[in-house]
Amino acid sequence: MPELPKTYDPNAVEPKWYARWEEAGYFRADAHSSKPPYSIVIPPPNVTGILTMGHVLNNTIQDILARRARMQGFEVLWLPGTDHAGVGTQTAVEKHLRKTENKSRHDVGREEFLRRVVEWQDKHGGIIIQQLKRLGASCDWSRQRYTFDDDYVRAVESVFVDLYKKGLIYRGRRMINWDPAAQTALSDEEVISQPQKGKLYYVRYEMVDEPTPARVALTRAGSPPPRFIEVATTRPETIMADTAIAVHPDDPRYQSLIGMQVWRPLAREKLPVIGDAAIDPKFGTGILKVTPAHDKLDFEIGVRHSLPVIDVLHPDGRINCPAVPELDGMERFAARQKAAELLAEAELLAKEEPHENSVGFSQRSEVPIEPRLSEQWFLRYPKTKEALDVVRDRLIRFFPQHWEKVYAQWLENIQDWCISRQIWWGHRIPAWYRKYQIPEPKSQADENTYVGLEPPPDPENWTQDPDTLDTWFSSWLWAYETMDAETRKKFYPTSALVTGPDIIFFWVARMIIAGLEFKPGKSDRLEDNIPFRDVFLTGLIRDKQGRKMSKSLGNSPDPLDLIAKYGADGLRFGLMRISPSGQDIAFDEKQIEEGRNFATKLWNAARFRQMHGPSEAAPCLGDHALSIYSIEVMARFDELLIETETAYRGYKFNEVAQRFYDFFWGDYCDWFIEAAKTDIFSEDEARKRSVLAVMDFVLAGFVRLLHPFMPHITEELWSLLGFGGEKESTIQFAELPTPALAAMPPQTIAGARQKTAKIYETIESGRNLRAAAKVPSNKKARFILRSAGENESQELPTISRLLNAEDLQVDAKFQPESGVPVAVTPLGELYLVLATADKSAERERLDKEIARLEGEVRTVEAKLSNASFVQRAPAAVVEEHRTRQADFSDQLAQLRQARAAMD
RNA sequence: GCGCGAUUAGCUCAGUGGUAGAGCGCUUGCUUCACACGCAAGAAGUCGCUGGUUCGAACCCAGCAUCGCGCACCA
Repeated sequence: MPELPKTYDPNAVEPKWYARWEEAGYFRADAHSSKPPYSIVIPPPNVTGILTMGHVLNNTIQDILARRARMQGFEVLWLPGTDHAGVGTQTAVEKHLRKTENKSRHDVGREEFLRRVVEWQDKHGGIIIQQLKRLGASCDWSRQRYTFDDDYVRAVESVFVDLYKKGLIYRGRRMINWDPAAQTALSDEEVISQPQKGKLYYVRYEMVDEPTPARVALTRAGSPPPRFIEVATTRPETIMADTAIAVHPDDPRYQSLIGMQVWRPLAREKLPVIGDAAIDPKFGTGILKVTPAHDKLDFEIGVRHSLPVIDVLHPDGRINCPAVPELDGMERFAARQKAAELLAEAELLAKEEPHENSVGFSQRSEVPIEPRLSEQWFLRYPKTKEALDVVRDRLIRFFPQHWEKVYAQWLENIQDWCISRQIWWGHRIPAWYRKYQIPEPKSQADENTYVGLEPPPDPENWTQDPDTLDTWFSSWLWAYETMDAETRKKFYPTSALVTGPDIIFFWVARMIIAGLEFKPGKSDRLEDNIPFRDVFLTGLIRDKQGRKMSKSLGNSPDPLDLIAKYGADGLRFGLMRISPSGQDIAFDEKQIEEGRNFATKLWNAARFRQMHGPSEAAPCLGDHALSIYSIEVMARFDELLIETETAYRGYKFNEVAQRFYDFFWGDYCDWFIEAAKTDIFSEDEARKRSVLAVMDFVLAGFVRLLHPFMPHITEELWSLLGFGGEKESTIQFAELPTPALAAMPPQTIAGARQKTAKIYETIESGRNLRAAAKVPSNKKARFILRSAGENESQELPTISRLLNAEDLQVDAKFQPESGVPVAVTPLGELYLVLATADKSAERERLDKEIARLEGEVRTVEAKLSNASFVQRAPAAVVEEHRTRQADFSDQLAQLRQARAAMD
């Protein structure tokens, strides 16, 4: 057996194992396997993206699920792939083009531009795949997919055609969110509202001096119509697009104005004053300028009152209004300032007030969006009711469950989805328009539109829609379109989806809808067509200050740097240990360091084991020969199995990791190995063999348990220690451990554990005495145990070793000199024999200890003297208190005695 | 305005009715034959506030406060 190197070097070991796993094809999923299926599809990262901490979190969790399922005997498919990321990728290439050649995409033309994007994609694509491999992700790379694979593109197009034929996809002129930077329409989900500090401008609109006689009669007697009315607006630069002024029809202040006319102060025109119930009389002056082209509400009012629509903005956000040359061509925010100045000069600006409101920003470009009237493609969502039902009925379960409410809220208020994008990098919309449109006599608009998978038969008469589809319109098919028929038969619906809560709407909900609508499952039943059964929503990783990690803040560490420093296993474990389910994660590199430290601890424990001879693949555990420490560690191991199993079921990975950490570091290393050293170093071969077998048994079990979290180091140890047996088989498919003490009589276990607990407690007390008496750690000390019991006599060497005692005597009749430090332990009074005892220090220590115990006793006695408690609390609880009372009183009595002896 | 989450040791967080926990940091002692990426010991908390339920509340209920997130509104 090769010797374990002194230090563990993850950067050498990890890539070595990954290459072997891949070569051996361990991650390949077999659609014909007789094993039960377990499947996950990866949330596809951007093809040109690089690994972020979010990816690490996400994919480590998926890897844990996949690896664990393999060990549990499932046929596992973890299906990887990448996303073409329309806007993101296009923007990156445009930026590059601008920088290197000072050209826009229009300068090079569509065809050439797309060639450049593919070039970009080939150059930067796949980096993230390599990074995922470095992390240890056990994806089936032979099935790697891309949203631009030929057949995937085909599938996206047929879905479009299908929904068009069903009447669910339609084209229409509607208010949409326009991103002036990317110059494309966006869906509602891509707009995030942010509070903005702006101004409210009070603009004076002059009444047209020609009230009709009828209207004059309507005005209250003696009050002539005002010469000006004031309108509060945040957007004076759009005044030229006003086509009406509106007031609430029941507003007594302004009722009489309805039907009259005012002068538009910029691009002077007459505007009607209308009444509409959508106006809030309490806002501003209660009078609204109606600008149907540039506001959603105004547009609706415009429709109700058949107002004309005047668009005064270019697609890039500059003002388009030759009638006002001072503003024409200006950028929209500069124009706002300028418009205010123009109004002020004309004495039409009554006042400006600071005003805070929310403004919709483009998620991608981070510029304010413009509500804009535009011809776009929309999807009327199908199956929304069913989508609600499958979650409500727990066919699909969200973890943590509270996200189900967020999901439901979105579905209940769902709006049609604007799916067309004015960008070039994406799935081209399979629609063609007749070049010379047939005039529309009736409602036969379709005569001029052709939608199909193939171009129209007479292509010379048609032009294809230049637009592409929202990236998410391809992503929503990801759960099944990535699989061929056989794969789908075996692995769809998938078992779990792991993703961030920020894309519940973008992706999770839409995949559910797609599954229900297109029914890719093996039958028509709902449960065969949902895309996944469990959805685990991870937290978002934030920095120590609680800020979201972002490129611009520069607060996002590069995971590859962390891997280089701490190893992939260290990064994985450290991150898992601090990622509470449903909570955001405050990232601190210290925590990754702890992950690395844990790997080192594991390595050193294994090294220690190996120093005492070769391990056994199938350690022989003769029950009768087991030491009480062995039984104790195995019992704790069994508890670990049960507790981590429960935590896994709730997707509480932090809990699993924490339990692994506590068990191995505390139970296995600090207590078991230290206690086992007595036997390991003893001449008694039988005892030595037994304890080494237990070490192997628990270590081999633990390494398997830990493998999903730390795949590389566990495989390395599995191999070096030979736990795989003669065949030197991989840990990849090793069965997870089962309870170690299943066959042992419960009384035997309980007896051993009680004994161990007493011994460990005694050791802690003794160490405490040492420290209190300032005996240096490296100095051996003399202890005397005053005890009548003979039971623990054979454990004295171990107790002595753990106390670092020079000598430990049992003396039932020991009479200490005054001032000898003493602790009351479950095994008796433990004395620390010193050359010169510090009486006053010991007095002080005892007084403190007595005071503490008196407090405890008081608390317990108060409880027990409460009749209600004794009567109504469960018997077990009362009994526990009684035991505690007895123990405390006992200890107290002994301590008092010792204290009294000192006076 | 509606909804969700959080509030526990200096920091990051566990803890779903019965003796307040971990890691880091801090203090003390240690290069003791796996490990200083370590070992041992220790100090440190009116569990956000106010009520209620209960024999008993960090935990359940109500209200409040503060912070964060989402949705709606925003002339």
